[in-house]
Amino acid sequence: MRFSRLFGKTLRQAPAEAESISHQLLTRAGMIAQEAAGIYSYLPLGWRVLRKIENIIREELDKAGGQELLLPVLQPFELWQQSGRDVSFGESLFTLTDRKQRTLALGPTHEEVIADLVRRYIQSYRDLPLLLYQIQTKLRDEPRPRGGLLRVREFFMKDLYSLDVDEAGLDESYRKTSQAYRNIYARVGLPTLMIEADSGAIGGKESHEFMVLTEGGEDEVIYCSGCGYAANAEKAQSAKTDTAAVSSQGRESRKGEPMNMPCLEEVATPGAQTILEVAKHIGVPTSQTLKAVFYSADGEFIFVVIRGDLEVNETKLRNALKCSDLRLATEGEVIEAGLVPGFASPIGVQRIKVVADDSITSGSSFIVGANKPEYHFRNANYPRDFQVDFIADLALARPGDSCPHCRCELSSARGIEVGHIFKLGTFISERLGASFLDSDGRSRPVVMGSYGIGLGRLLAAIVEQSHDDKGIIWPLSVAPYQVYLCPLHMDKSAVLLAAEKVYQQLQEEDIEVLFDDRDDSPGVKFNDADLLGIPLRLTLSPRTLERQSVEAKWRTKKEAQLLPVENLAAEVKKLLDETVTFES
RNA sequence: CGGGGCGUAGCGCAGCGGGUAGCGCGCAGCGUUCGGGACGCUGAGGUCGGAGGUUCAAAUCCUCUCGCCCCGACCA
Repeated sequence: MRFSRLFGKTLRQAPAEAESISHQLLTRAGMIAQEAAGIYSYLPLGWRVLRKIENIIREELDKAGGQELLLPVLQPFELWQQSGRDVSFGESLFTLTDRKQRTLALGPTHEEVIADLVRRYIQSYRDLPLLLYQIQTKLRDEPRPRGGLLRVREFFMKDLYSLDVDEAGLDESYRKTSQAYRNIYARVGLPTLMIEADSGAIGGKESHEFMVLTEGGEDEVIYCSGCGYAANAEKAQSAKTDTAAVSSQGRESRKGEPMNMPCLEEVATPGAQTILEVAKHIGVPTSQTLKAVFYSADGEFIFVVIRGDLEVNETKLRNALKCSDLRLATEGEVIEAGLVPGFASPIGVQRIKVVADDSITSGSSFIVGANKPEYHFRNANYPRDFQVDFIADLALARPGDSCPHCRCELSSARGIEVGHIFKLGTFISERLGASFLDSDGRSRPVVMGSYGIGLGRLLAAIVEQSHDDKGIIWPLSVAPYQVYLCPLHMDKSAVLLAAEKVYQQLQEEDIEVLFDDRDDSPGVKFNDADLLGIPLRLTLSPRTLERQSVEAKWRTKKEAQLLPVENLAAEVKKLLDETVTFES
């Protein structure tokens, strides 16, 4: 490709609205152009990168036994009603009405369509297992697009669906696919971490995300450098150290052993409303108190009890309650429920759903509100003094907490989710009636798995994590072109002739080359070469030609080397081949 | 949806105690330059996001509206 003919311009300054590094660099390099919030055009250079990523994904999935197909973007709304996900996707689902007044959804994902195909084409266990995938545009009306390509409304996505006869089959598909994912990330040069993820209210048992750790990421990853435990903060667990062990009062009084347990005792705590104030006023650590937090879950008032040193993880709470709408209750709602804000207590509450974090069992003789202004109780013990509807892990794991597996200290980092896989189970297949006959002639629902990679986000993640102050640094495997051919002194005809000849030769060797045939100063050309991030730059000038050579410089390196013009293409090919081997 | 910010030339910005728009980069032409964003001369390019209002007069003041960005909510 000749630079002078290339559609798209490099910009010296990024548009003001581009905040993230990838958005800035991709825009400055003329690879993408924003059309509206969360809607982008891919210009020729960006599209080349996207297609390279696409092909790598395709190769690895095919290798894993996947079969590619293409599914409709326009989907019957009834499919979404049948699965029930018209509700769970809610406003994020784009819908439209056709001329016959039929409602259609613009596919945000394709499990329903797959299940619909399965129920029509799969009758027997002999037809399974299957790995089906598609790579195509998906649409979601995101509440807030952000970060350039990182969170958009229209996006190119690979979705793979595994179809199995049972859980064991699903496990095997899951294993195969996650291995394919590792291969994909390795080939696009992206270090990723496979972490435990929240599978949501609808998802099945197990779910993992592939994260690229980088400052600009929108997710928080909690990880343990001791044992390798890593999870999304939404899902992460931490060890809740048993405070009874360190509490002088409760040393002997473990749960379920009411003997030795001191009686409930009222204590005046004037003005002390927050946990910190209460703990300070009474002179105990915050872990010796119980905190009351109130929520409204799909309209129902919920009383959450958690140890005072911990915070509620709302994702866990939402999953535990199996609700879709969850928000903190207002002070008015708390009072209406007959509670005293700041001094609320689970002791003696009636007709209110009370749920507790399991931390209330790792400790005893807590300080807790008296549900009476300016008073708290001391020596509150579960279950002696109060009951709860259920106990679950509802606590937010925080950096500095202990790892649930090895007790080392947990750390946290920001990450970009570049892949999400999960075991769907039979949720959708049951609802849509996607079943098969097993070898005993019994009808059973197909066990599904779902595995996604957002290609645009992956592309942006590569830039986020591989760039310098000059521009993008593409790994050779996904670079829009492998070689940047950069002649200087275009007015000297010898240079021009030699450059044209090299350009021809490189193309004949099937080397992807961007030929900077513009009559610009060296500074402009070098800076554009760096901005575009083409891996290998070949510079031709009167100086190099004097020595019958061409200067070769890697984008990743500072030094350059001279290559003889004679047989240059073969030499370059050798360099590139060595690098591919090295990278993979 | 809540909070904050911003819409003036392709990009970055100034002008906003009202008087009919300017700078840098980029772009076009000519010439001189040429190993890390060269220089000179000439030139093209703007419904000042949109609508309404106030005024003799609005980019500038007021009201409404649309769009974009950031934080939060949300994101099976």
